[in-house]
Amino acid sequence: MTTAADRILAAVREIPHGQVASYGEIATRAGLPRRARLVARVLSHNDDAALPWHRVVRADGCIALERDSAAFNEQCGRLRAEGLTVDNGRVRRQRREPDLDQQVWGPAD
DNA sequence: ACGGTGACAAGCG
DNA sequence: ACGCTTGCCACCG
Repeated sequence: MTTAADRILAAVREIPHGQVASYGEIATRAGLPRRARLVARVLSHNDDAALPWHRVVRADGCIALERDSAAFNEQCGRLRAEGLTVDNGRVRRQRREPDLDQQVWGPAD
């Protein structure tokens, strides 16, 4: 039988290299909306070394682990190794184009 | 059963 | 962008 934990782990494994997902997103993708805290719990108990747990961050981009803890540093390192920018414990979000208006509305002639 | 806790999230000032 | 508050839900003593 597939347990909730199984589906959560599967969802985590589907996060592409070089990308991150929030606990809430993973919960939803696992068919468990509003179970972000369950995702956190599952990860904290996970033993699978192959699981890309480092790609899971909080909705605001912050790393959820305690600052300067071994796990925290491990996560930072792995994310940077995948090409992401981690600044002050937070993964930089995709910066929106400053001229987004132009892209959407066309040049302001 | 009940209250505290936690690798969370969204709304509001 | 930050800090607070509230909602959330599984676990544990």
